[in-house]
Amino acid sequence: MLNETKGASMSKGEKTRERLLEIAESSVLQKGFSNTSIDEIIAAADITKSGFFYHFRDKTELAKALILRYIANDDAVLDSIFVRARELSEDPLHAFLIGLKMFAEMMGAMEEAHPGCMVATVAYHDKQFNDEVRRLNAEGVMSWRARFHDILLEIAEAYPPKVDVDLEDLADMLSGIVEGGIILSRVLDDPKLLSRQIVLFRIQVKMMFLGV
Amino acid sequence: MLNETKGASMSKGEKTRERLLEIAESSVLQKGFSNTSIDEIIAAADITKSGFFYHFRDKTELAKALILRYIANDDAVLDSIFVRARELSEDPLHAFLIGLKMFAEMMGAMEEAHPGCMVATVAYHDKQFNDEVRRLNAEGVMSWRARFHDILLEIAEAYPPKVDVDLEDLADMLSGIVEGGIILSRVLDDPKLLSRQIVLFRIQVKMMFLGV
DNA sequence: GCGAAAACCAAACCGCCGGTACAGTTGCCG
DNA sequence: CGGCAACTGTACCGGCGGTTTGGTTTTCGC
Repeated sequence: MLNETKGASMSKGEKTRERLLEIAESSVLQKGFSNTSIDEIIAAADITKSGFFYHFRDKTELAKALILRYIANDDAVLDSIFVRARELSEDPLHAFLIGLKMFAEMMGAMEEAHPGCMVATVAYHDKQFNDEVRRLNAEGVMSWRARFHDILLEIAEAYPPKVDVDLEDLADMLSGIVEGGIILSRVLDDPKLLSRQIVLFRIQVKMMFLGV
Repeated sequence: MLNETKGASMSKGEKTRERLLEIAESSVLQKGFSNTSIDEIIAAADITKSGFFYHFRDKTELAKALILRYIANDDAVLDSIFVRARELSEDPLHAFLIGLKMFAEMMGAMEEAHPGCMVATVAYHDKQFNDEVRRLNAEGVMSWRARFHDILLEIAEAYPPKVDVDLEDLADMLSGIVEGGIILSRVLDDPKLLSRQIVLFRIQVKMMFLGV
């Protein structure tokens, strides 16, 4: 549905560009950036090389666009979960627990293992990207931290934590568990693993703020 | 010290091979496998291309050797921590908590961000490796799971968990937190982040088996 | 100190890949 | 109908990266 509204508002060029990014993303997440050739992308998109370079000055610009797109999408997904969850309950803790459950369910609903996270891909290709790409990537992680930290701060006001814990670290823990869960999920080819890890984090949050 | 004993027992060829692997590993962890060229490796090792191919039939064999080496090293490190910790206390839970603290300290002692995990690298290059490499990678993760699961089973006998939790998932959680922590640590260029995440896991274990 | 095996060198090959140049074509939109 | 966005077609290039072949040195057990 989001695509339809987008599709309606997008010019032809924008649609093509979007298609290129879509194809590139899935390939990059599977094989890495340097192992995804332009030839391969244009073949899948049924476009010529000239067409590709009409949209992107060079491959670096493609990388930049991929990250920006990924982070924006990711943000929209997290909003749809946690902002929505916040509306479902007056209580910040219960809202977060609802959000985590929804999150876990969404991750568990996937048939195959999670396609991967662009942030992790960049992290493990670090040195081949320029400063700007790295900066964008860091900003993405920081926005996760900020999002979850805000939530946790609100919770902590209503529910003083039972243990001494830095709420920024706890915010990072969720990001980390997702990143790590994606990796394990892929390596072991277990699509549900990520979901179960999120549930474990949920238990931890419950214990920390409510006690056992 | 380990290197010295190794150095003494290794033939010249084995030493060269080891040097190649060492150089390749650090490069692969930074830039990914496909972005690490043989040219680059042999330049750093001060050897010719032919010399390289004397040791490895092709680049795939290098990948295989890298993973085997990484997992073996990793296993040795984990042994040195958790097997040692088990010897320091009669009690399985306390031993594990000691081990986690040692683990966190070791990860926190590093000046720069963690160099990266080979398993994650392979996971994000998936499709370019053959089945054998993928299998070896999965075996590595399974061995982590088995190690921590065994520990947790022993703990659970002495300390019935306060919450309903699958101990295999909890074992995976530690692996996941480390993988995720490495990524965040790198992206944010915060060498201590991983250590703090391990401490958070330690808190969770304490809460689960001891209560708050 | 000798001979064979291990360890390594030199040079060339070739396909792919990112990127360029540029002239020409289509088709949407006002 | 004109103009601009959105491409196509073709030809080319330099370099890198993995691989091969065939020769040379070094090591080491006897």
